[in-house]
Amino acid sequence: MPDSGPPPTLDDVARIAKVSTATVSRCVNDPRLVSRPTREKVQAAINALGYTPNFAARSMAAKRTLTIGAIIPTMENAIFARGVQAFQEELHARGYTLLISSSAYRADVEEEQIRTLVARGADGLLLIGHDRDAAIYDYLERQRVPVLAAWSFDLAARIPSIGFDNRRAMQSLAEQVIVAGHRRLAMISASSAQNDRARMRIYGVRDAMAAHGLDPETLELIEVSYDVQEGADAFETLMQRQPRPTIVLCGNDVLAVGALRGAEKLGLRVPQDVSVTGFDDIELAQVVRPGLTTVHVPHREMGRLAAQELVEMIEEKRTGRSQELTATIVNRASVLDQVKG
Amino acid sequence: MPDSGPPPTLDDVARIAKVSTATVSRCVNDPRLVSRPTREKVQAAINALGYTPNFAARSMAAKRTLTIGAIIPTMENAIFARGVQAFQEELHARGYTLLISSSAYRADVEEEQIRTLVARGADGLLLIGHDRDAAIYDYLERQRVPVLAAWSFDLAARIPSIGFDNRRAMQSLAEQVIVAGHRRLAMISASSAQNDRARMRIYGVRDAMAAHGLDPETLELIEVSYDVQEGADAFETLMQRQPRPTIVLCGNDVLAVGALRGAEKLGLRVPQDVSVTGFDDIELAQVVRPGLTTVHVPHREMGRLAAQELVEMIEEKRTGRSQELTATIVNRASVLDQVKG
DNA sequence: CTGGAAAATGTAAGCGCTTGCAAAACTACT
DNA sequence: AGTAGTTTTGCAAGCGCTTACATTTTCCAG
Repeated sequence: MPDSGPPPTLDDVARIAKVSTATVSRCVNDPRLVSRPTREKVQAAINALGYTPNFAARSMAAKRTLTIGAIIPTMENAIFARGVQAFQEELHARGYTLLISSSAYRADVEEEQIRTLVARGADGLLLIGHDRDAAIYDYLERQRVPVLAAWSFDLAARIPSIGFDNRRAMQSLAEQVIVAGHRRLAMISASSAQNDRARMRIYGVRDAMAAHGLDPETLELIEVSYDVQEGADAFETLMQRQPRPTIVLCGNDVLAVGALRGAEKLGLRVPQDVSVTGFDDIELAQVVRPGLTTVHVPHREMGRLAAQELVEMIEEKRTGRSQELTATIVNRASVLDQVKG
Repeated sequence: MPDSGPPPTLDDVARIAKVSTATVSRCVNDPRLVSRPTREKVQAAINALGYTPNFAARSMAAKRTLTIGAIIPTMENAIFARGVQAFQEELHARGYTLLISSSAYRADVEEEQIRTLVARGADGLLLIGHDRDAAIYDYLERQRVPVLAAWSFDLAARIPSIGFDNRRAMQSLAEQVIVAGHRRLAMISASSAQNDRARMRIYGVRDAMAAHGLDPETLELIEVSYDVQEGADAFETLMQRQPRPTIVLCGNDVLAVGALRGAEKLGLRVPQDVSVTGFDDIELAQVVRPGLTTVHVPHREMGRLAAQELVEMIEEKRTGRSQELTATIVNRASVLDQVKG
């Protein structure tokens, strides 16, 4: 393997192919602008040299990076993985690269990462949900970076979103369990500060209660961070309450699995002694026993649509169009119908 | 919000602060080189303008990007998530940004992504396992990009690795179940082509069989792709075999959960009727019932060490040092001890 | 004071690419 | 052959930053 020294540049290719750098550049970026014979000469030189365009130089000259940034709260569980994967696939198909970072659900970390991604010249950004400082939106506007939110849908927000109505989805689920005869509801939610998804899901439960003549104030609510064990602990606490809730609605599937483990530890049978629901319908929900009744979120579709929309915002330089997806209830075995028995 | 036009540049800052661009640059990159009063003047200008360095320009001039690329087979399940998260955290602490892409377990996709990351000027690369074309290693060598492998440990490989001995770990587990009285072993593995981790785990089982007087050829093996459902289907197939295996060793936890589901479908109790083991010890393994006996992989430590090593390789310009971590067996409820009963 | 070393700052040459503009080379008609 | 497009190619000016080297300022011992 001879030492080829520094990697070949556009100039090298131009020299070998005996054309100008401009021609080589066109050849690489838009071959239609170059005549057939020239194109072949250039291709040959490129292959001979093993030339790959230098990304930094390119984005500096072209003022775009073909890079899109996404900041997700966490990579450690499957909640965002599937959607992000689909997002990535679609971006890749359109020639963009995805830069992912995770904020560990912390607003300050998220802000820092937004700035980093912008400094790196991300052509666009995908954010999760809408809850963040106005200052960040100001910054983004000033920098003119197209931004899209996912996992939430809110026409009133400052940025367009591709997502679903967390509040309404949770309301439907809660109404279903109320109709099934449950009256003493409890809820385990992820921390709702700085998290509109979590907050809306709580509101959804209260909406359902109010709509069915239950006092929303009687909802036994515990907020915890995002973790199976936390879910289990919260569940045990809830089971102390008098009168004991007949159902525990969880803000997501991970907490719900925690609840299942909590029940197991207390020797309570699900759903005979107490019912449990989740949210998201990650793989875990159908793998666990009893299978979780939960809200199915169209993760892959959301990711794909978000990629399409964001790329269009960038390439057509237009403001984004929000799109609402529907989340549907999936009934498995973790809820007891007290009416039918 | 006044339109601030294009983002401020180093020149703008220099002009406002009434110093040269060189001074501003030093101020940003190594403030010790600048006198206190000047530094403060420059800082003030930076703040006033809201200046952020342009990444492309910087990496072009400095010939480094402070970016590290990682290509993982999949983001969709937790196998790599935890390790990568730790990797990212450690990199972040050292001032590097992580670029992640996933190859969907496809060698051609991986190769393309390696080239993309190199073209983007990644200062270093993290790859999973060692199985890939020699041509890729040649390319990487020629480009002089530091590369490190994780999730495997192999001193004979062309690149250094931070990982564990998949073969030996699986062998230990297999020996344990043989000692527990199992004689008819079956295995569900991820596809072993282009995947040294999967292949070594198979070898490990055969090693154990040979070491205990069992004919390695009698191992009932099915290779499937990586998915709960595939695991379930494979399990059902294996249960047709005569004589029926008493234990199904799975190449990873996801397949093992599939096996659990398969058993459920067939009305077989685990572990009374058939035992099941996993590999990786992802969260799923302890959440599922029965809890999976599996091999615990120190994901977070692996990610952290890999980040440290890779950064050192880059910054000290030295070749990497491999490090072997130990994977340990975690006994849960999915294996029946036929000897003790 | 002064000379000389050390510290601080400035000058300017790139880094590798894209792209507006201009020139050259074709084409298809009179 | 001449003309007016149309297509293809080349020229060269940046893009925003770092850094080797040169210059100026500061500091201190003599």
